[in-house]
Amino acid sequence: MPFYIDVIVPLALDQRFTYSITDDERLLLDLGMRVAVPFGKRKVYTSIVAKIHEKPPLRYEAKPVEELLDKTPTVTAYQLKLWKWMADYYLCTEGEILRSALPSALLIESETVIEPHPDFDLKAIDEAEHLNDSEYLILQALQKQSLLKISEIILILDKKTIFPVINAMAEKGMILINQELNRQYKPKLQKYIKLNDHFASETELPGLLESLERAKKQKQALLKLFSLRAQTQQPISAKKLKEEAGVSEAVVKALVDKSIFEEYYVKKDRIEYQGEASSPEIYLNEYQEKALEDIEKGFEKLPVCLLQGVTSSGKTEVYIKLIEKTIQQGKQVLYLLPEIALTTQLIQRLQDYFGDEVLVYHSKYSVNERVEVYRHILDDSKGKIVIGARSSIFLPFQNLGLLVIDESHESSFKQFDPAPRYHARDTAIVLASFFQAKTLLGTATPSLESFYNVKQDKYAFAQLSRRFGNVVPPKVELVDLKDQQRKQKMTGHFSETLIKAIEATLKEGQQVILFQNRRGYSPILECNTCGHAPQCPNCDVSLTYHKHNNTLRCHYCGYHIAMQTKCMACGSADVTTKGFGTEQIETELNSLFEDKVIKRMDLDTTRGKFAYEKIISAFENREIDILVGTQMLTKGLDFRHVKLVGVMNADSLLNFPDFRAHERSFQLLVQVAGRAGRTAEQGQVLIQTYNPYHRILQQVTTNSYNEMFKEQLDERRHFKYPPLFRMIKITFKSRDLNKLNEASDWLALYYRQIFTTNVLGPEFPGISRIRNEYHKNILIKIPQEQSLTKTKSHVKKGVDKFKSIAQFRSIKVITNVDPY
DNA sequence: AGCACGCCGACT
DNA sequence: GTCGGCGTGCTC
Repeated sequence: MPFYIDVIVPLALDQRFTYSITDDERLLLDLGMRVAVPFGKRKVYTSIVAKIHEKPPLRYEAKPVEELLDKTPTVTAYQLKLWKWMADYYLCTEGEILRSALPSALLIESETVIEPHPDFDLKAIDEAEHLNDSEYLILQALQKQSLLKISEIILILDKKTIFPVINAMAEKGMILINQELNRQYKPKLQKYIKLNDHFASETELPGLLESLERAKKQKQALLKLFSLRAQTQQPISAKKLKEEAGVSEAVVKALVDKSIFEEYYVKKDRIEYQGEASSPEIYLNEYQEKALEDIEKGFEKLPVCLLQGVTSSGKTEVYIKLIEKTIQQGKQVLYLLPEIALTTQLIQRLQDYFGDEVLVYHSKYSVNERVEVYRHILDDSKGKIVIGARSSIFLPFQNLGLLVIDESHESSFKQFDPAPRYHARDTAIVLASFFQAKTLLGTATPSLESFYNVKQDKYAFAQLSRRFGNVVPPKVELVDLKDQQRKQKMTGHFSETLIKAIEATLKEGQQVILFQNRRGYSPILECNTCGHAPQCPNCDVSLTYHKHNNTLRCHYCGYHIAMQTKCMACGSADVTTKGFGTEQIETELNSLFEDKVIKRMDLDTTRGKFAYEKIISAFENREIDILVGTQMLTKGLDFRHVKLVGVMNADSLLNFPDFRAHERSFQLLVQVAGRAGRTAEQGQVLIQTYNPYHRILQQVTTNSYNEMFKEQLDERRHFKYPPLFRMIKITFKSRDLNKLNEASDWLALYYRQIFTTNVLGPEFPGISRIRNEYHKNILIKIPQEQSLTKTKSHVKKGVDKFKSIAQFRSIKVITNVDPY
């Protein structure tokens, strides 16, 4: 009886594929293992065994599997179950999930390459006659470079369809077309030396030294290790030890063989844990104790608990206590954070307490480091605690006990592009349910949907309303820009009030943070004569002025041109920049406070791997007086000496065209405000605005979360938005505007016939064209009493029907469930 | 997604 | 005529 396997291939294909396996392979294979399978004419993909059976496919002959890649499963049954759930819930394919779930080093795939045919004489191409231009160019390139990728050939020939050319060349015996497997990443390891654990206590040292009396060099090496350890407190690399002790590899090797030394390997660029866990005792204050108690009581009844804790109220200590209890039970813990809040500070803190129980998983880590963490979790071999960003929900947990989702209101937990468009918080809660694990959502400013769940008794609730050490909350004040303008008290974008406050703070030797939300409010160039502003030729946006390299740039497609001194439309030299971003604030500050150190923190200044850390530590060390920045400033940083926080313009936040703009503004402003005054002195927050009577701003100054929640919820109810209605967004993209309109109208009509109501659009989004593609959206709102499953199957059916219509085939359709 | 196949317009 | 672009269909 032959055997078959159904596999998940890492592509956006909404089905599994069946391959045949031999009897021998049947014995070796198990669910969740990786196999290399041939797919299509020549490609080979890594795929995951999702089913093993004996039912031969009816309509086709199954291809045999090419190679087994695992001895034990790489993907657990829990993961397969989660993937299935995600594919159904987020209307995407299992293949798309596979692609983002496994570290790429575990997903080798083939790439088509060409190389010269061994029997073909490359040197003779200049004499060879019947060569056409394309052939000549390719062979010429092959003289220099023995392998060419498809993408390289496209560049060389400067055309899109190259397969006819290379296929013909292969037939003529000039080249070979091969599949190159992207080789598995080889980790770059550094060898470290430490004393074997047997000799941890100092009492055994004299004996140890004596035993080496006859091995002078070895004794020398041992003594050096001690002195280095005493000096640096840091791990000692084998290289360093050899150099400093003046001994050879053989000496170190001998000591390792005698089990006196122990070698261990560490990846070079890992943010590495240094030294032993110092396990400083953590004592909770009475409020933290109370919160911990409430959380645990909550967990008795419900699997999810929301912890609302104001900035610097000591949430982390509470997490640590819970984590500790969980790992004592031998269970695994996932500590989820937005990428931006995953700082060295926080990692350090957890590592100080838990030592090497802590593993870190996020995108800044190299491919092989991620594989390593993945394997550790899979084998439950090292490290019970994972601290990671969004994608760490995909790790192969064996026995998860607790999930902590910090900054759980952050919208970056939702992945927007590419598919799977999942929300890590919501998916994490589902994942937890597989293990009967508990989920703790922590935040200072809960998202409306989470708080709504509390109100509906779906989540338990706990609170920390006191700042640690009873630090008084900062004084938040609004500065009326209209008023200041009328009284001519503005200097650039600074009100007199703000300037005075900055001066006073600096005089006291304290630091200042200025917040400028650059999004949608960047400087653009505008002609004072005709009003023309240079537009991106590919996107429906104005170009943004970047001072540091004197260019005009598009934030959507990367298009850029040199800064123009004359208007491109009318030629007038009278052009000015409108709007302002962090850069302009920095410039203004430099002239306002000439003798102060002013630094900027945004996407541009934190590009490099450690650039971010550098700015942070410089600021901590008080080498910077004023720090200007974007959102980035609001997350997980604990600055001691910041007394004043200024928000340059709150209106750009409030006016953002999104139904959550108000909620987000509240969250952001409260978070920014929390940066001020973390020590005994009361901090000050100044928010500049043209609308000082705006409800949200009023609620920020009084820190009235509950009031904000109530009002916003009423609005959501009124306008049919989450959390009272669910949403599914369908986006159409095409270069052809007419086709796009026609296509989106068709599907909208289809949905209107089914749902009768709550189908919005199709509408152009705020930016209707990106990279020369027009966009249009349909929004489907789902009332609570309407079945989610049924709705989704209708939505899916609609998209499938749509795709089967020939004339719409060129239009890209994207479904986004919970698009917020 | 990646690749082949087939149709059709625009060049030598 | 043929080259190359583009739409269409299929992948076990």
